[in-house]
Amino acid sequence: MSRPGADRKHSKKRDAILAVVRSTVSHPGAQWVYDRLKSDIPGLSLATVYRNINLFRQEGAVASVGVIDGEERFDGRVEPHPHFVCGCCGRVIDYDAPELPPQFSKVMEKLKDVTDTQGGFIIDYRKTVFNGLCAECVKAKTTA
Amino acid sequence: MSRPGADRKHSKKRDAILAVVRSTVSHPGAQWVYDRLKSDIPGLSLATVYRNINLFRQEGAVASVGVIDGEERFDGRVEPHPHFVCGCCGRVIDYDAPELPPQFSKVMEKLKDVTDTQGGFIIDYRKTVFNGLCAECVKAKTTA
DNA sequence: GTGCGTGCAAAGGGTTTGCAATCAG
DNA sequence: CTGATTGCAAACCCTTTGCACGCAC
Repeated sequence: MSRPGADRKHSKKRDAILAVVRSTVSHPGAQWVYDRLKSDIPGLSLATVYRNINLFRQEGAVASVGVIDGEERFDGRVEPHPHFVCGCCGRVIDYDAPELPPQFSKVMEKLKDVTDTQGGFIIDYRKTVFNGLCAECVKAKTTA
Repeated sequence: MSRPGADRKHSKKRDAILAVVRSTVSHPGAQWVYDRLKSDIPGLSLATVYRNINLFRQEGAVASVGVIDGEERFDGRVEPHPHFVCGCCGRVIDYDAPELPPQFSKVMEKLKDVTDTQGGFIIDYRKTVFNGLCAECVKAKTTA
């Protein structure tokens, strides 16, 4: 079969891993997923988390948000969309998250459905990553 | 002294490493810098490249563009500015590079000097990273 | 001479993989 | 039974670090 996942058997661990990635907007890394599951699934191995997340990525069930502080971060929300990344704490926030300032969200809205094709390039504005400092880190730096 | 680099001695290797990072718009990784120098400086060690690049980053002489395909990439152009990253070949292109399509540059221009401070967040549009496919990778995929 | 700078090799941290045991169909 | 799935530990890759030597001042 050419369809991805055609010759695949069911696995409770696989289901659980996907469920955890999808259960949060925190854009977790593999270790976070593992930590969240290991109390419920005692025999779980970190390698299994990696293997399954890679499967999900290949078939498009999860997306990578990139490497932050040395760790690859994933997203269970797979339609392309912009992200904000805090350069201090590494937090990853969706473009439409309520905690982001309204002016920022407006800029994001303009980009979120645009895919540009010009001069031979394909530029997907929906995969834009903005950088800065989240409110908590700004507060922490001001207080300190 | 509190000034960075106050108690530092001169080093030809250090000078050479900084010169290489500044000599290119390719946003190189440490290995690339090392490869480019090892023929001219036979005794050079990759560790020295890493150590000095980290020094430069601390004092703001070079900037990190992030991790692409597992390798950290650096930029000798340190004023904050947007980048385009090709998701296929990992190429990193400055927002104002001539090979990028004009429409893209226009979007970039709107963002490049804006630093937003609202709702406690600090969002630096000048550090935006756009994603897509460069012209060569688009061509390669079409031909294949 | 003092102590920063460097090469080398080992150690680190995140991720992948080989292998034998296990589980789903 | 057959082959996919997994745990474990080793392997990998990029990056950092400990140590002794060498170079700048």
